Amino acid sequence: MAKKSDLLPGTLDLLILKTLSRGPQHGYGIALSIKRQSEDALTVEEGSLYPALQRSLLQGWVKAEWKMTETNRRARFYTLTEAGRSQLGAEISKFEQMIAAISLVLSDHTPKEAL
Amino acid sequence: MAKKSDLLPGTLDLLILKTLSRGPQHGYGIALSIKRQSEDALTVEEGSLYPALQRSLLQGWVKAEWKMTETNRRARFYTLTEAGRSQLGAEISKFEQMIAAISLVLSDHTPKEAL
DNA sequence: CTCTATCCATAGCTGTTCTATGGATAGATA
DNA sequence: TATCTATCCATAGAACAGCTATGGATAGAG
Repeated sequence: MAKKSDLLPGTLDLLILKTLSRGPQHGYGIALSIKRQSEDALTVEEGSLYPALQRSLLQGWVKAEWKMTETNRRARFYTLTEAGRSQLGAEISKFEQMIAAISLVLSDHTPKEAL
Repeated sequence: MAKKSDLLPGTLDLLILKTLSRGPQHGYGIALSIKRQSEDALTVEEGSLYPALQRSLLQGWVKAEWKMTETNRRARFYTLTEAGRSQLGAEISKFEQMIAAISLVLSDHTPKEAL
């Protein structure tokens, strides 16, 4: 993992899959979408994005095809597959569980077992 | 990073520092505390914990001293330093910002710039 | 006396993300 | 025309976190 990541490590796939769930996108567009949706809080570097897309291709979570952009440029469009959609669901629920668990630790409650 | 981590990567130091903010603890106790506080959702492996503690020592976030446990065993007690306390604050706020940003992406809102 | 829980710690691996590059083209501007 | 900027692709190499696996030691229970 990187030391001072611009995002929370382990959440990149989640962000990409979620973005693609809104419709097919090319790599550059995915990066822009995440930046826009997060109101500039999250920046995905291309050096992180493309390897992640390759991994997603291998996993079968997305498929890719070359097309033309609205701006008349060749670009590789990624589309979420069914497997990708189910993976997205799994990652969302895991993420939410993690957040809930961490929040328990950060809060100052007394755990059940101590009562 | 591990593929299927038991915790969210990048949050281990946060969890350790927070635990120590409740009072000095030895390594084994820290692991138990996190498990208990998270109601068994988070398990910190010893192979993750001790290296993390070494890093924290180097960073000056914690100090360590050998003492005796209530159960009459030698144990290395870690105490949060002032630097550690301020680091904890920084990590908490960064973590909260990250969660907020990711939540924006996961939600189906329309970002400001698109309006 | 043996077993389990408590306690420490390191070595080595793997995977993720970053930085740093490298390349190419469309359209705007000078 | 020339050059610059934004758009678009992608890989190599490094750094680092966290895991598995391992090894050791002791207190107390059975």
